[in-house]
Amino acid sequence: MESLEVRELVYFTAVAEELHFGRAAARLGMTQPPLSRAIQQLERRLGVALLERGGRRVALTEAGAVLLRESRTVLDAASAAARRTRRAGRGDPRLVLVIKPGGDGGLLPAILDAYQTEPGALPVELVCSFGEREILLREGRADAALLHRPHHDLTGLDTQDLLTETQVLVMPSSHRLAGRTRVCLNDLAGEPLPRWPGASEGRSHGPEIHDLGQLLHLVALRRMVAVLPSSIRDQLRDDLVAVPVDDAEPTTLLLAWPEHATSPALAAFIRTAAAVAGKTTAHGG
Amino acid sequence: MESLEVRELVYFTAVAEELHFGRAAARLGMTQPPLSRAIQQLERRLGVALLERGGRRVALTEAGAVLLRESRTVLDAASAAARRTRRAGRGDPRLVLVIKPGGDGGLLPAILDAYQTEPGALPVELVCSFGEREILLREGRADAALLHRPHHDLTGLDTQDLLTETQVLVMPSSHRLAGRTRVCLNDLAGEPLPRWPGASEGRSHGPEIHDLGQLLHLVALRRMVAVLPSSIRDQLRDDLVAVPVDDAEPTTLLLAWPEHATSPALAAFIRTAAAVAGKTTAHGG
DNA sequence: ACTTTCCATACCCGCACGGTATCGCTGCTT
DNA sequence: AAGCAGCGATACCGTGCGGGTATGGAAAGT
Repeated sequence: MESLEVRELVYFTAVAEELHFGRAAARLGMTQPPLSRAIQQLERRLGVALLERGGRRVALTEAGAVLLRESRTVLDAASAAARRTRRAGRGDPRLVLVIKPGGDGGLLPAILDAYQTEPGALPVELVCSFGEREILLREGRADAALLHRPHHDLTGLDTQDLLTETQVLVMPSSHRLAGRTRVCLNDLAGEPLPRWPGASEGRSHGPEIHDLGQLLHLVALRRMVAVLPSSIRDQLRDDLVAVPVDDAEPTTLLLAWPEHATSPALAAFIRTAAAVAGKTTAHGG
Repeated sequence: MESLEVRELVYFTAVAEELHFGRAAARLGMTQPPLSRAIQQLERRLGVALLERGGRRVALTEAGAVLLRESRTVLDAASAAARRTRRAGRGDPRLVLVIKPGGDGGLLPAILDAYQTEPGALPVELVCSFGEREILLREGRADAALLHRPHHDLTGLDTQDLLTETQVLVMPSSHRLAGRTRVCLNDLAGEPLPRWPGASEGRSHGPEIHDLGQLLHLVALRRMVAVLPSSIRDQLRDDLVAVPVDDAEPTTLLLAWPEHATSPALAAFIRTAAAVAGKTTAHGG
C-alpha cells in the first residue's frame, strides 16, 4: 500500500487549517489547482473523504479531523528527524537546555556545576523561552527542558521529577491579602491573573507575559496577582510579598526530553539533575 | 528549508538496515543506481554524511544512526496516520482492543460488560496477540491494548493502571520447588525460562512462546518454569502449581492507548475500565 | 438575474525519478 | 602481482507526475 507523503500532509494541513484552497495555496507558495488535485489524490488514495466542499464553505469531515491531528505529529516528527540528524552530524556537540527564566527552582546552578564534573560532559547551551518550551523539544531544537507539571503537556516526552513545590500568591505589599499568613483559591475570585503565552485565552485579557521581570513589574503596579512556585521567593522584589496558597495544586519542576533519546551526554545530565535534586530535597524540604 | 520526504526515509531505512545498496534496492523493488542517488541527495540536503562507504563495507555514521531511529518513528507515525484516517472514514465504528490471551487478570469480562451499558458504547473487537502488542497500537491498528509494566515499552502511549499483582512461579507439581510456600529469584538460577517473542534473545534458546496454553504445556513437560502474574492461578492446569516469588517486581496490568487519542468512545472505555478495576481492587486485594 | 467567489477541470510543460549501461575502486584469490 | 569479482558511483535517457495558466461551473450575496 502506497504510503503517505510528507508533501501531501503539508498541503492537507494547510487546507485544513485555512479551510480555503486559495489561501492555503498562497501560504504554500503555489497556485490553487495543483493543490486541489493533490487533495483529491490524497482522498482517493486513502479511500476517504477528508473535506466537505459545500459550494462556498469548506469543512473537515470526521476523517479529515483525524488526519489533521495525525499529520501534525508526522510533520513534527519529520522536522525533528532532520534537525536531530543535522545536529548529530555537525561537529561541536552541545546539550541544549531550554528554561524559563526564574523557573528553575534555584536548582540549575548546582545541576550545571555538578554536570560539568561528569566525565564526557558537553558544554550546555541555555535557551530561555517563556512559552512553547515543549514545542522546542518536540521539534528537536533542544535536548531537554525544565517544565512544570501540571502546567505543561508532557505527552511524547520522558521526564524526571526534580522538585515538588507548593505555590504562593505573589502580590504588592499593599494588597488586601498581603497581611494574611495563608490564602486559598476562593480568596482570589475576581483578581486578574496573568495570561501565559500558549495557554488558551484565560480569564484575564491583559498583555501576554513573556518574562518574569515583566510579570513582577505588573504585579507591583497592581495590574494583577500571580500564583507561582514557592521558590520564587528567592527572587522577589522588596515591594512584593508572597503567602502560601493552601489549596493550590503543588507544582512539580521536572526535566523533560524527547522519548527514545539515546545520547549518553543527555543520560548523564539527567542522572546528575536527579541526583542534585534528590540531595537538595533531602535536607531542603 | 526543504523538508524530508517519506520516500527518502523509506529508502534510507532500507539501506541502513541492509547496509548494502544492492539488497536494499531489491527489497524496495527498484534498481541500485537511483537508490544511491537518492541517498546522496538526502545527505546533501541534510548537509551530513549518513553512511561510510568503505569500498566494500557500508556502515552507519553517528548521524546515520540518529536518522535511522528518527525515521522509524516518522514512518510509524505516517502509517498510523493513514490507518487511523481510513478507519475514521469507513463507516462501522468499532473499538479494537488487543489483549494477550490469559493476560487480562480476570478483569476483562467485567470491563466489557460494564462498557456495553455505557451510552454510545461501540462494539468492541478483541484481537489476541501474544507479542508485539505495542506495535499494533503505534501503527494505528488498534485503539487500546492491555499491557504489563514493566514488561512493555510504554513510550508514546498514554496509560491507565488497572491492577498491580505480585508474581508467582509456575512449575510442575513434581518440581524441586513445588513444595515451597515461597521462593525468591535466586532459587531460579539455572532454570530455563521462556523466551518471549519480541524480547531480545534471553537466557533460554527454546522455542518462542506464542500462547499461554503452549507455555503451560511446556512447563508441564518440565521444559521450563515461568514467572507470571498471580491471577494466572485461576487458569492453572491440575498438574501445575504456583508459589509466590517474594522478590519479583510486582507487575501492573494497564490499559494503554496512543497519545492524543480523542475518540469519546475510547475515553468512555478507559473510564469504565478504571472504574471496574478500582472496584475490583477495592475489595479484591 | 448579474456578479462575485471559489473549487474543479482541461491542458501544457519541465523536472526529477527510475531504468540501463558502464566505470572504478577494493579486497580476495592464486 | 595480476586477475577477478563484488559493489557503489556515474552517465545518460525516457517518462510520469507535480506545478503552472486558462477556464468552467456551482453557490452565495445584491
